[in-house]
Amino acid sequence: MIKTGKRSSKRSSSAAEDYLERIQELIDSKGYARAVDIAVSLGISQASVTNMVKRLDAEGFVKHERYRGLILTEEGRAIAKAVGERHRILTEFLRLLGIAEEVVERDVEGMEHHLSASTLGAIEALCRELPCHPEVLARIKSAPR
Amino acid sequence: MIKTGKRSSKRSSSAAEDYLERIQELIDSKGYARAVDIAVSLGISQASVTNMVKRLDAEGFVKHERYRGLILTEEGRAIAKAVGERHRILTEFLRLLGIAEEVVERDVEGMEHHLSASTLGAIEALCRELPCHPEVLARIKSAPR
DNA sequence: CATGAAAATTAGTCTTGGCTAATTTCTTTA
DNA sequence: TAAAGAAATTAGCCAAGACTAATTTTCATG
Repeated sequence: MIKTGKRSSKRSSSAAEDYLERIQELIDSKGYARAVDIAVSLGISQASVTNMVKRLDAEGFVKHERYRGLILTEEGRAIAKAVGERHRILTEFLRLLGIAEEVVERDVEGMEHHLSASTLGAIEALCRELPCHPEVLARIKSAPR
Repeated sequence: MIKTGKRSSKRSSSAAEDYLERIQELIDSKGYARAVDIAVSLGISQASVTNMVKRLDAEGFVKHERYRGLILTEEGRAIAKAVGERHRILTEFLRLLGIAEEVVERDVEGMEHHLSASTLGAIEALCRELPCHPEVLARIKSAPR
């Protein structure tokens, strides 16, 4: 089950969520998140990163010092966590359905910002239940594409 | 199963796809699609519709005569059909999972432009298979949200 | 510790797809 | 058939998010 955290959250756009998720991933894996890393990781320009980081700071999702570094605020971390969790659930779901790995990535990235907690919860449940019924999974995987 | 029609299709944006789908729906239900109808149906202004229709015409998805009317081209109809089919499949899927009707609408509209044919096909298969296993559906519907 | 390369930032532009206000065209009806 | 009202269009605006080019800051290293 996934909690969406209705605490005091402001609005964050899809793009902002992508940034926050990626920043958290970078921090987890390398200990820091530089603009250049974020840019490479998201496949966009450094300049675009700088712009967005400025906005994320203004909106209270990160703390940023010019030419220095970047950390997530409490709020930013909460969003990154929720987004990461959604990502994980959807990825698991599509893999379970036998979707090719590159396609899984594309589809998850496309839809992850648009699903309600209800739908996510149901899909999560599906991920728990389906493996208990391999014959169902087999029929799905052999369905025409 | 759903065919994605790899014929000669140009690129159509999510917004363009929404317009085409809605235009086709209006034509099916009322026999014509006026700017004012499209605007109301999509919840946007008439002026925005005029702009987009101009683009859809320039890109060959509709034929439009100023102050006159609107019809879909072959190409436009193909897209509208595919989009409508995706919409139908996803709606069926979320309903099957017991998602509340208003939420179904929101979620489907959010994700429908971002799914590959593979994923759609698998979900379609799921829609066929799940009803044969009511106990699975029951467990999913009673999962925490 | 000076310097060149790497990283970050700024300035300015573009595209998408919305909006409102003003104007034009069409249609209906008195 | 002349208006009035409905529908459509134009003009001009805005915000999000991307881009490139130019500039500034930091940092590693000889």
